[in-house]
Amino acid sequence: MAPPAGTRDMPAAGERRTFAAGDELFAEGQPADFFYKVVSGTVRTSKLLSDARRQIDSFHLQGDIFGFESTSDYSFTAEAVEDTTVAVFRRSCFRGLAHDQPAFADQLMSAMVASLRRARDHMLLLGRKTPHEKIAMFLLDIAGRLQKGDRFDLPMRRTDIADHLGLTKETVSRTLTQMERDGLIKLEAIGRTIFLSDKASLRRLNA
Amino acid sequence: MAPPAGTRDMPAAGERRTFAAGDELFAEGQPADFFYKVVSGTVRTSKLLSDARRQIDSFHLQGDIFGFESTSDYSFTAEAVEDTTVAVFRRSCFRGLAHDQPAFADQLMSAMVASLRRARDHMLLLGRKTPHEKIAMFLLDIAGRLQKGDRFDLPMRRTDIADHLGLTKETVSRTLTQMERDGLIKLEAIGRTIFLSDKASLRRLNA
DNA sequence: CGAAACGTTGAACTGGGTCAAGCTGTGTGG
DNA sequence: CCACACAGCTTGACCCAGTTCAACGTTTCG
Repeated sequence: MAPPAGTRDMPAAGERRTFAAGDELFAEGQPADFFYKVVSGTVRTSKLLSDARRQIDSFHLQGDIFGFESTSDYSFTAEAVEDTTVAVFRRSCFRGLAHDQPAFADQLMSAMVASLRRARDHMLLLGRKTPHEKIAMFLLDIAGRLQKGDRFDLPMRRTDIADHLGLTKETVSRTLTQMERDGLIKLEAIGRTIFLSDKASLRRLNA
Repeated sequence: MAPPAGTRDMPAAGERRTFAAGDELFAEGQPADFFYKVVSGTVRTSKLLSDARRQIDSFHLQGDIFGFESTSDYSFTAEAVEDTTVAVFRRSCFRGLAHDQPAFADQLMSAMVASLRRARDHMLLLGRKTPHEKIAMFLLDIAGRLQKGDRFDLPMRRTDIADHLGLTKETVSRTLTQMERDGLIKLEAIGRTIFLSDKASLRRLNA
């Protein structure tokens, strides 16, 4: 996913920046000058309503590219969920990129298509799934992307999970507790560490 | 949005196909050989769960491009909501497109970025908005895209609207009736024709 | 004209939200 | 080092918005 090395006209390619947990990478309405690739850590991208209701459309883990915009301003906010390092790319290479950097443009297109597929899956989840199905899908998704096997630390808090899945933090908590009672998972270390003890049953909670 | 006229290597560019209301353009799991642009009519793209719960991620109106995939198979289904004509493009021009057709690739990228932005808006709607807010946003969105002013025909049925907004058809119906009582809209011709009599109040139901 | 599909309305139920309290670990300052 | 404050998480009780189930009206089409 990195741009081809040694190519010309690739301004600021891969310059690194580090953010502490809670820091804002960019906010809705700001000029969309850059897009990003996660080097390490976790980023959440979200939108707010005027009364502070929030929807986190995606968590971006190591290797994920985000921040695509074609208009001048970001239409969403990005914040570091934990201490995070990202690679920054100037968006100026967006217009005309297909001409200047066809190989990189292809990669960007693939990343966008992948984002779109994930977005569609998430719309199905938000619109039509039960809390148990939402949590099961979320845990399996994160586990698959973290690549750490069946025991892993959730980088985000309950409120973030809730705002991602269209639930309240209370429902997230209750559902996790219920799943532990049912032997599907184990909660360790104040609920931040998760062990998937019955992946088959979790998978059965999906389509 | 049309591909540059007279360019070489643009296989099957813009070939037209017509579908009757209810017809399937393609189904989830089929080889993703084409992508599409709506010439006239309306297309819905959706995903199904095993028990027939359905999420319509988007309605595609005149001029909209849809059906982007980078993997081999479609991950969603597309059906004609009403009698519809589309322009068909071979997906083979996807890989390497950036090299062969940079201008068209740029347009495709813009279309994808726009789809992503719409998807994020819709996730906020699905995860965090009330039925009244959902319907208000939906009506304003459709009105804006149809470009027919404040009186227009909804191309889709109540069930489609419900499966798009994460509601039941009964709640859609009740909310529309309520909005008519409140003087926000008028329902004409069996509820298929809508007149937005108080756009300001409808807009107030958003962010 | 009849049947079937779509839309509306009503009544009752319930899942998940809301509100509130308690719990747990962590960090801070005396 | 301990006491305290605070933030995050869990748990409980209550309640209501929106679903479910059912009936009825309306339009369309064969």
